[in-house]
Amino acid sequence: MFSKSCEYGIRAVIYLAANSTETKRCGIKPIAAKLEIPSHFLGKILQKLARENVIHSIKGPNGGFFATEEDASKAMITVVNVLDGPSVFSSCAVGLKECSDEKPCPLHNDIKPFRNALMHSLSSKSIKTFADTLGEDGTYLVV
Amino acid sequence: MFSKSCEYGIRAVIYLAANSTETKRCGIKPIAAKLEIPSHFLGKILQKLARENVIHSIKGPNGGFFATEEDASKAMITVVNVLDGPSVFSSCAVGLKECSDEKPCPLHNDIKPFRNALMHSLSSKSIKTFADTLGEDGTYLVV
DNA sequence: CAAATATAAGACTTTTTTGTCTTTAGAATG
DNA sequence: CATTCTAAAGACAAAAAAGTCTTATATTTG
Repeated sequence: MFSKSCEYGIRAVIYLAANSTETKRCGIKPIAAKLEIPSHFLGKILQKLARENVIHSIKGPNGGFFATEEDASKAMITVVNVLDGPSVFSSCAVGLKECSDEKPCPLHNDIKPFRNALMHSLSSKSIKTFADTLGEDGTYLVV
Repeated sequence: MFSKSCEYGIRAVIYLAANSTETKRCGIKPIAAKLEIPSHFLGKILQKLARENVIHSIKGPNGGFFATEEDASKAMITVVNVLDGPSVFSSCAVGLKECSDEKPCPLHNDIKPFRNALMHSLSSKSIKTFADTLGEDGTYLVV
């Protein structure tokens, strides 16, 4: 479904929404350790999200990554779009270049509603919404 | 969603259901040319499906791959299970090892119903069903 | 300003997936 | 039985994805 980068990114962003604020930042190493993600790899993912203004970061002592209120209120699909691109939800399931309602591939009508529904769900729910479902101890995100 | 192998396999199997019989076999090269798939790569995919008895093949002159009536009546999910494995529909969307109704990842409840619906659709519809939706000229499978 | 801290960035390696090529083996036909 | 046709199989190559490592850059603090 999603690439590893995207899986990691989604989890990390939810983590940031639950555990960081503009003044309380999270370093890569603690996040990576908690979520069991290779730290340098996660670094790149968060850097990309920061460049695209989905989250924020500050260098130096007491620096780190964080999600502002505004960041956390963004739709989860934003993260997917940055990391895997919008084609996850639109490209043909069997790889045809041309596949549409007018000229559908054999699976089109079976897959389209599923993908549309998921896309809608991730478009309507914010990152914060997902963070709010986490257990007290931050379970539901790890292992 | 699916791997390239699986995409190719699905298209080829539908093609065989529409264009082959026990006595009218299709060589790899014609199939690959029609569907615009690398022929040797497609060969391996069809060989795997034949080993798993999803389709059949015969060597020698006038040989080739084909789908019997029985083959074509199999559920489309069979092809996916052979080529990508059943985990496509069950593995956690954000990569957690443990993710279930009891201990769901944050996206679990959003993704599960749609994946189940898709899985059910591919389980209940036969390869032949998909083949029957093809245009006269075999469009809807190519490019 | 100097030292320490933490992200930014890019080179590099490994693994997986995808694709190619060559050889082998089985079946039909003259 | 020899030839020819076609799948089967495995070695090999290329590309993409995933992961690692090193150096640079910005920021805070003494």
